[in-house]
Amino acid sequence: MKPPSEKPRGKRKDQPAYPPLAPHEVELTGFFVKMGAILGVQRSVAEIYSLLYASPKPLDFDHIQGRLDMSQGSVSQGLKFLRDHGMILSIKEKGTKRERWEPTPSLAASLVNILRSHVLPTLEKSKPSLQNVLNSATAQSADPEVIERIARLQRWNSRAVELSALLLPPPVDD
Amino acid sequence: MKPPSEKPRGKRKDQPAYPPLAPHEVELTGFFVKMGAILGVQRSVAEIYSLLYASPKPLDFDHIQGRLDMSQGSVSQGLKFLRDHGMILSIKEKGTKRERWEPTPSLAASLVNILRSHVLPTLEKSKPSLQNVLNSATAQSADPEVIERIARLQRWNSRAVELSALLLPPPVDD
DNA sequence: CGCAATCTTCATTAAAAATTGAACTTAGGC
DNA sequence: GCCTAAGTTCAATTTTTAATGAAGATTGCG
Repeated sequence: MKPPSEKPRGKRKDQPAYPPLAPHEVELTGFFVKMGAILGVQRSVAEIYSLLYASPKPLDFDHIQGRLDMSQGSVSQGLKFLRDHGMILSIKEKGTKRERWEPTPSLAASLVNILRSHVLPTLEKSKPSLQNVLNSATAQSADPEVIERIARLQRWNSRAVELSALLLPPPVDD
Repeated sequence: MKPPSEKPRGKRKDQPAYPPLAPHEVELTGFFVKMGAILGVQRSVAEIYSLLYASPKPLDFDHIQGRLDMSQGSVSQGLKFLRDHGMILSIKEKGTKRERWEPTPSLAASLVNILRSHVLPTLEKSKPSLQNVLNSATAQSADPEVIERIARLQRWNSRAVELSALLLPPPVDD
């Protein structure tokens, strides 16, 4: 008669039992999840980041999966997102196969990276679209007030693009 | 043998047939929908705003519903959101029952309103949470580096709250 | 090389969020 | 004060988004 215990996610063979999050880790995760939500970052990503953030040592794949009781797929995708946005660093000691991860020193820089990748492309891709709208409106001599509104929108968009591009540091290419 | 035409949303009785959006209106809507997505605003709300934005005259409830082929519920909720965030104004002529809506002059102010209502509360509510986490970590003498990280997070959070509260104008109470 | 261990991909499933519409409330004209 | 047009609410449904996990790719050690 097995106890109806929580089933752990599919693990690799012979994995140690990772302890569940301590209360203060749960609370910190709540913080990162909410912040992530504002930026459009998914829960699982925020959870991984939080775990690494509260960890004195870099953690490896299995450790993350174990402690968060999360699927391999989510861990893999989550680490990819965090890597791609320069939010975590790989610490690979020589002679070991497996990578271990820690948060990048500057959280601020990380946030900026996320913002850039979310906002800038949208702003940029909107430019031609707004131009089209303005052209159409002008061509069919729409109401002057409406035309002026759209023109304002366009000017505002252009300035936003320039400003963000200037303000936000360029992506690190490696 | 009725043609299998697009069924319009449930309307009130005797409603005029509202024309579908013109191509340039569709494109503008795309813009507002994408921008809205960044700010966590739902599609239907962005659609309504876009329609009003491109309209030379204020529009009433049924007109909005008709042109967007949207349910009454969505129109009502959408207008409520836009009202609550100071993004639209009611133009009610005397002797008429029905309200008509137009966008507020300053889109910038509207955006700031949305940002405040999304971001500030989250930042503020996080304060005690972060304090708890810091206390726990200190109490159980966690790794000094981790403690320092959390402290940094807390300081950063505090500054963010102050800054946004200062920068973003207070809500208009009426 | 070969072969595990490690990680990634992506079709499927599950969870979350937005939309609908019908019942209900409110407001104003008569 | 009633009656109807106007608008709101919210449980049910649809749509969208995220998480899962099994099959496939990669890596590096022996």
